[in-house]
Amino acid sequence: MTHHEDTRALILQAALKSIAVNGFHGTSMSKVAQAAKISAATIYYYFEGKDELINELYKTIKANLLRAVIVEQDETLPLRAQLRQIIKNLIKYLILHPQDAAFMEQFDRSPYNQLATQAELAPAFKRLMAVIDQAKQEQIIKDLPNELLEILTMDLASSIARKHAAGLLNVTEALLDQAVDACWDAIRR
Amino acid sequence: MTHHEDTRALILQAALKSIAVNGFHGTSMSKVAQAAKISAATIYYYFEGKDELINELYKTIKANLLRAVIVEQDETLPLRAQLRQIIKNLIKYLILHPQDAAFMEQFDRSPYNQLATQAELAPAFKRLMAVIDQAKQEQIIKDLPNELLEILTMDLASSIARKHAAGLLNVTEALLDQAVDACWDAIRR
Amino acid sequence: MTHHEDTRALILQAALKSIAVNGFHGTSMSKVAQAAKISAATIYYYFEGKDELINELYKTIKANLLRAVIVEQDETLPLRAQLRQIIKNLIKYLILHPQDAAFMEQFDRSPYNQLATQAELAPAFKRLMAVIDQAKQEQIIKDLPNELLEILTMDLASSIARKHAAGLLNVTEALLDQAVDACWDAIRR
Amino acid sequence: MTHHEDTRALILQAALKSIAVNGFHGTSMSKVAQAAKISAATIYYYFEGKDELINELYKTIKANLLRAVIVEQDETLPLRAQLRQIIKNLIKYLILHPQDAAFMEQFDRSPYNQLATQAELAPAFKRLMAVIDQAKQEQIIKDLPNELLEILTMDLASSIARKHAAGLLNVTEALLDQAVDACWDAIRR
DNA sequence: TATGAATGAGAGTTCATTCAT
DNA sequence: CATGAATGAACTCTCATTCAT
Repeated sequence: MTHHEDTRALILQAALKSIAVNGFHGTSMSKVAQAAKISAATIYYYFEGKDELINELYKTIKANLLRAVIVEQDETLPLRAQLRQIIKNLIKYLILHPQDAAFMEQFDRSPYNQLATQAELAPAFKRLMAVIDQAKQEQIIKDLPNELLEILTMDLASSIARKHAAGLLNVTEALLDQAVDACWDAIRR
Repeated sequence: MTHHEDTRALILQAALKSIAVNGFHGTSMSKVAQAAKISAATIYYYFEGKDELINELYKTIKANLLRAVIVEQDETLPLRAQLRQIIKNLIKYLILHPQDAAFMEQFDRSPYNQLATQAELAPAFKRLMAVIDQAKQEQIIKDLPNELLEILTMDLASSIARKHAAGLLNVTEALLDQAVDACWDAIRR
Repeated sequence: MTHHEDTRALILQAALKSIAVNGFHGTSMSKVAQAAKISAATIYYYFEGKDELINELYKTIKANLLRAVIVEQDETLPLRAQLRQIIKNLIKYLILHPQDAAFMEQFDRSPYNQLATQAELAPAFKRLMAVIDQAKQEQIIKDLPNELLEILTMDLASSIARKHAAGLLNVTEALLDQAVDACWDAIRR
Repeated sequence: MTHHEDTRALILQAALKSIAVNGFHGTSMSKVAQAAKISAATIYYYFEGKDELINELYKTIKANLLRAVIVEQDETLPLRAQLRQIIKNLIKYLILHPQDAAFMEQFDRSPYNQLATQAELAPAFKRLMAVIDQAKQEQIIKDLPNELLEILTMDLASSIARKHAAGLLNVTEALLDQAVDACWDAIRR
């Protein structure tokens, strides 16, 4: 059982690493297998196929991200501070996990995205949404559609992490603050 | 000669259409050929291979975008108005050309991106940069690295267009203004 | 395991047969696969590609040849008799294995040859060279560069086998002796 | 007309050069055209197709060779001297024209060879054969089938030229004499 | 005489997937 | 649980050849 989980995690890890660098296209099942030091056939014991593997990977990564963003949150702080903290966590997490960022960006822009995966992320996601909805109600942030708010936070953070990983943008502590400011200015009332 | 250019354009068009929907992976040379109603071998008369085809496509699309964004600009307006106009143009163009938006987003996040394509876009790009640099000097916008400013404008616009095309965000005239406001708030002093 | 070796040998056999008749050019991987009654993809499980397949084939064939030429040799005979025996074995082997002969001739004259394959044939090759070197020292044969001696024996034998296979030269027992005589006269002191 | 002949010769020359280096397989019509600085389509004005081109090339090269071998011959010399001269000319010519040598060797061992080309070389060939037949009658050389004699002269010379061109055998003036001796010993009574 | 443009056929190769062991 | 062996389908790309101009 532990062994079982280990192997499964190993596969996901190897797939993530390869996809982040080589893309979906450049990541074959046999290369994933090689990287995980198992046989390609073994992957099919753990996953139905490449599509399922990638979708599982997405769910895992997204869940990790959401958890990390919310987990260190101080609920006693004023909403404004909480929201800035969330944005900051988001950027920091993606910079610390560039493979996750690269994977998610590719996934969101690929045909894989069209498969209905999103729903299953509910638990952690709801927590985040609650904060946002409350902030809207309290007129702390603009009354924009959630999808647009997501762009102004999540997508922005992703792009920052991508440029940082590519060496095009050096995200120092100072720049991180500037970036959070910019994000915040975009959504605040 | 005209004939020659026609075929080339036909191929680029067919490739764009397919890539926007099916991604790089799902777009084979033979499918492009079929869509363009030519033989697959013909593509190789116009392009060295898939990589060159995709890079040429990128250059074409990016050049079109930059031209469109700048072309309708009124240089007599105050910088602030000019910048807002540019951001609005950007979003509008990408919404009107969702295939271009989808292609560019994929390209930027794929290994293709690592080939040194960027340099050749200079002409139109410089015009845009001049406006931005001046705005920074006049302290109209924040003194942020250009790469971050690009994220806060170009990447944002891309994401908006993507969500709109996916039916997740309905960009009405009113929402367009809200989005421009948000962008502008993010970068303005 | 046995199964494994069988398939590999089957592929080599099919490739040899086709190359001998149709040349490298006329021998496609799919034709080899058809002849071996396997899928073309299977070849790639055993060989990296066409080049490796051909090089492996060369090594196998050359090793077989060298072994056959030396194996039946009576080391108690005088050197002169041993050498004549070797030459005779050479011609006989190539006439009995016309596909091997055809393959080797093509290989030696093709660009494949330039890849560094030769070194690996050492073991059997050294035995042969020892005999030749000794014969040179004992002044039984001319003091010519080994490469020239190879031409006067190996290449000659190849050509004889080729013409025989093509029906241009009928190598009877009598002619075989004449050919050995001619070879021997060419190299003897 | 002159122009016509020039272009034709240019094509043959380009084809020879490429085939000698890259083999039949590695020599495409378009590469030949490029090397000749003409359009690929133009080749088809001068030759029916690749096969005819290669066969014409063979005829041209073989005719040149035969002419060169015989042309400088002193018919007043004794037969023995004439024959040695012919062998020497053969080797020298092939060493001076390594592309011709490489081409002929490949041709003779390829499926192209099976097309009935040989007959057309008659004129120069007959002269050579006359000398050989007379030498056989006068019991100066062994009474071997002409095909075997060809091996012992032409094929040998080819192999020497090939190894020389490959840098495996350095044919100095001295070695040339040794090679002629060996050849001669092989065929003389 | 020469060629730009086009193509059907087929090359080598990779892939996701299967299944007996 | 794990895998060696196998494969059909599809991929990128090249080739010899054609033909209107």
